Amino acid sequence: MIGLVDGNNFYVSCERVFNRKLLGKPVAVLSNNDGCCVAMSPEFKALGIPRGTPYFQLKHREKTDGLVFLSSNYELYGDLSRRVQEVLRTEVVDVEQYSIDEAFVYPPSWAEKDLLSFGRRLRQKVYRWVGIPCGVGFAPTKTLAKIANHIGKKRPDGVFVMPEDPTPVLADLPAGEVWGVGRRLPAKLRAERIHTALDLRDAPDDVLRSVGGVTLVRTAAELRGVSCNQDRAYDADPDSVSCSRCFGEPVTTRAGIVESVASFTAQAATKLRKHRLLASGCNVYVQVASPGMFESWNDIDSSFVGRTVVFPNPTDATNEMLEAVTPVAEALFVEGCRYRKAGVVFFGLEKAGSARQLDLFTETKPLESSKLYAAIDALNARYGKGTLVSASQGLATVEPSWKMRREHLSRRASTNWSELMTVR
DNA sequence: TCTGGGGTCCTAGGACCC
DNA sequence: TCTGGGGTCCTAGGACCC
Repeated sequence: MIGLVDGNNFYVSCERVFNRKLLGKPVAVLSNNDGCCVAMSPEFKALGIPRGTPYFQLKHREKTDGLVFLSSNYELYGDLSRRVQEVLRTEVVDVEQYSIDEAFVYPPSWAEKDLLSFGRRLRQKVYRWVGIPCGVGFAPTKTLAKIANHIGKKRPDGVFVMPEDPTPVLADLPAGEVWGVGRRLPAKLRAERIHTALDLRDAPDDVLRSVGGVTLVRTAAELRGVSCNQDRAYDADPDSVSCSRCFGEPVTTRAGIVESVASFTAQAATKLRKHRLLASGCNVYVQVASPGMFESWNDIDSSFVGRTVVFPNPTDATNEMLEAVTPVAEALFVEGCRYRKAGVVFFGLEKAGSARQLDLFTETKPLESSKLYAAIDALNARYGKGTLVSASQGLATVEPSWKMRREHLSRRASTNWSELMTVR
């Protein structure tokens, strides 16, 4: 059996650990740039506000309905996530982190006899040691465990074990709520008269294949109790690394575009070095703010402009990247345009220190900058992001106009000495 | 009218996840 | 006026190889 432990409205629960005044209130955590609601407390959901609702549409209800909004504090959530995993590992040898708030656990054989009690034990321990409420679900496959977890969250004890015959459970569940079925497939499935998870499980493979490809065939197999989920480890090296942001306000200057792209490049480079990866190239893009942007997907797609740069040699050195990326950012800027967003995507990643593919026609430089960047990364980790930056990222003394909005940020109470809780 | 068989690599687009 | 960010996998089609 596989168990899934999943933090309830994780970001909100993290905020509540250090701010008890939030308990019982309708609280939402906002996306970057204070854009829209990404995590909501049960009290907030009860008001019927859907996930993804823009903050500006709800702002006025802070006063009238007592809604509380918080900017996302990833440093806090990441640290509490790590602590939850640690607690799980004290009970289960085999813990597989799936996302910031979820982990699959493979219970020891002695626990199989009474998974309900075991699930309650896990949940209580996480709650007492870290303060995060979780739901727990057990089932033979990951897809079924996801369903069991959703049911568990609605139970008073937070735990659900999938019965040996899950048929009645699946008959009660719309197909669109199955893990791996997104928002596009349900319409296509309905055309094949597949409405519930049970219909999905019992549909013939050739129909499933034509509707949703091999991925949907696998999902159905999982519902039948056949494991065929092959996902990568949470901490595995990524295939690509990116960094992008919507601007706090539209950018209209070349310097603004160049500085922001330089800054995203530097951040992504730090991420690469953390994984000890080199990038062989990068895609630089900007998005133009156009009126009526949110009325059609086509408008959004056509508003992106980008170019690909291939580095002379695979690299993790910020200065080498900036040398290649900056001219591209300059070239992408068109006078008179208002820009909404910019970003970089690094691809062609390879492990640093592994055999390198050399270029026959250009001089290959040794990776001499690695010590310099190890020192810079260490300083920035210790004294905060932006302590030491490249000049092309802009002067730190001037608040850049493209900076993110984060007006309701809570403190980093578990990772930063200066932001600890104080006892009076 | 009629033109093999077996591959690789790359890219773009679509779908999904949290 | 104001709507996030960071990923993955699969497929089809094109270009190329012998």
